[in-house]
Amino acid sequence: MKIGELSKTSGCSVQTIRYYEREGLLSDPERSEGNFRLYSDKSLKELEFVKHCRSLDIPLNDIKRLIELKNKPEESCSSVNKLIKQQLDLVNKRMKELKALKNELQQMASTCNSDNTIGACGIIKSLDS
Amino acid sequence: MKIGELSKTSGCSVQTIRYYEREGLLSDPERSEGNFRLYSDKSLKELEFVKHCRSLDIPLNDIKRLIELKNKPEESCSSVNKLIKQQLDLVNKRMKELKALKNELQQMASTCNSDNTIGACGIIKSLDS
DNA sequence: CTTGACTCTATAGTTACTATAGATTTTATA
DNA sequence: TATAAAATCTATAGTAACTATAGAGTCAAG
Ligand SMILES: [Zn+2]
Ligand SMILES: [Zn+2]
Ligand SMILES: [Zn+2]
Ligand SMILES: [Zn+2]
Repeated sequence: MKIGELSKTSGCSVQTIRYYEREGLLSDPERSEGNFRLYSDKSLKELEFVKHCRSLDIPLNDIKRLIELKNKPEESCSSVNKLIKQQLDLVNKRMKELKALKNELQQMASTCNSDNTIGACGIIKSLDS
Repeated sequence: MKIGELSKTSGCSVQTIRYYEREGLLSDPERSEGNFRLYSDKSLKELEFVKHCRSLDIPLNDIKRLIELKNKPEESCSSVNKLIKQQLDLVNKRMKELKALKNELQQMASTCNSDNTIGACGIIKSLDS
């Protein structure tokens, strides 16, 4: 299949597919006589692996490492474990941050009933302190 | 005070201060004879307003709008309200996403005890499906 | 044989910074 | 006072993960 079809099947934009290829996350596809990229089902699986990782917010560099590891089935998977745990730590950290943000935003929102003037707005007052 | 002192007092890096100025979030400071930026306490307050907004993850463009609004104390604050509520929605949305990520990452992590080979690693298997 | 859809590469834009390079100014030391 | 070190200046490039062009080439249908 050509890139447009892979794009539709995968739900990944054409530019993103080409971008992933440039970044070395997808193996270089065959080319047609007219230089069009030609993909197989294997290509689709590669792309879906990347998408799955991205859906977990794993950075492209780490995905690259995961792909390399995937190709060495005999090695220990401890680095895979470590990577996922780091990602989990990061997610937990960000969740904590967001909770704090949420609290402050909610409290701020509650200080204003929206029919004030800006001079009397509790939100602006909070932000100013 | 010069930019270095403002940087220390505010906890904002020198480059970031200059960047905020370029982006129109801080008013242009006075200049010394030798063209060094000279700041007042008012400048510090401006910068702290920006920092407070940034700590709530409000994008620079929205902060710019908030500053403009702040300078029109007689107008209605409904747009301020709207902006904060949008930010709150965004935070809530992101929190939901992160919860889902966390769940999947945790489940994945639980499928591997870290002393597998990659070929037998539950994490890689999950990512592959 | 031309139109339109698709694809190609290369390049620039996005966000909020951070990090240089190379020049100039100021401050501290000898 | 001479000089060295620290601070500042502008301009430019890099970061992450895309997205969006521009301009040219390819391919299928009418
Ligand atoms: Zn999944
Ligand atoms: Zn208000
Ligand atoms: Zn606050
Ligand atoms: Zn494992």
